[in-house]
Amino acid sequence: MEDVLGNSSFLANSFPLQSIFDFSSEGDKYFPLGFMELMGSHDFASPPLFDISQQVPPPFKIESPDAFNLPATPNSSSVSSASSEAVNDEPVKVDDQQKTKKQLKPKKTNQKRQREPRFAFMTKSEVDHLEDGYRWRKYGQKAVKNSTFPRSYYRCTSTSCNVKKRVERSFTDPSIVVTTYEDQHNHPSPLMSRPSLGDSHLNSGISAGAAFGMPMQRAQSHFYHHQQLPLSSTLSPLNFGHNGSIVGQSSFKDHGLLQDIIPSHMLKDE
DNA sequence: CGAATTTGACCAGCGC
DNA sequence: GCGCTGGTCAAATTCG
Repeated sequence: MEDVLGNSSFLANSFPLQSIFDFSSEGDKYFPLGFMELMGSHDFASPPLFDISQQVPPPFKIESPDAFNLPATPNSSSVSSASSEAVNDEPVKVDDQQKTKKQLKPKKTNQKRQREPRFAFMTKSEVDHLEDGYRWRKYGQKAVKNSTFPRSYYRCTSTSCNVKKRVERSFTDPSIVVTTYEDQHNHPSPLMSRPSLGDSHLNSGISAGAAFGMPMQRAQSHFYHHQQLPLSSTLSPLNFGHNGSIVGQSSFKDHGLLQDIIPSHMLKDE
């Protein structure tokens, strides 16, 4: 198993990157939606929120495959990526699914699993479940192949919202949490609706995180060292260090996870 | 007591 | 066709 570390061919094959980002096809269908649209946060995000301490830069919108080869803005220490599959017109309604399954266990027979638009974040954090402004209910946990850490499955607790997310730790760097969001929220963040959270900067931080659906840590854990890492080609050693941290670079070079996530052809462009 | 989490079982997709 | 793996369900348990 050790020999696979740093072996790009293994990484490319073993990590389901394509299933997460789907960079590889469909021409100009790349990311037809902006980040906030995809995260369902269109109604409550405002540009000033992007300023929060440079930890949560504006979402970058990828409009073409070439975008991956462009240098990121110097402030990009945290970027998201989206799959191009936001065009599932009619995702199967979870409610219907659950209804049919409640009868017994002849389940999942009448519909195929459909892939949803997904975003993945890497966050350097000591806590698994990062606060992102929404409330989540854990509905499963699975041991993952090639990882000693289990993957947790969460679902948005809002009844009409079927956003899901997966949380797992990088097995090469346990301090990094990989959070994958699936689908988009159709409701405001419950945390944002709270009129006062005390510190205004704190409040804005949570708001921004909620707006993007990005994992944020709660007030009481703000002292934890954490940093979000982009899961896109804009992750380059050039993009790190502006805030004194080279977490991204370190994991990029020394560990396999980001290489897992970044298609190999991107790495070649380095 | 209701909500959230845990966990074993089940199912579907995929590769061989 | 079979086995492996990821994803989900749902009963049991824990928590607030």
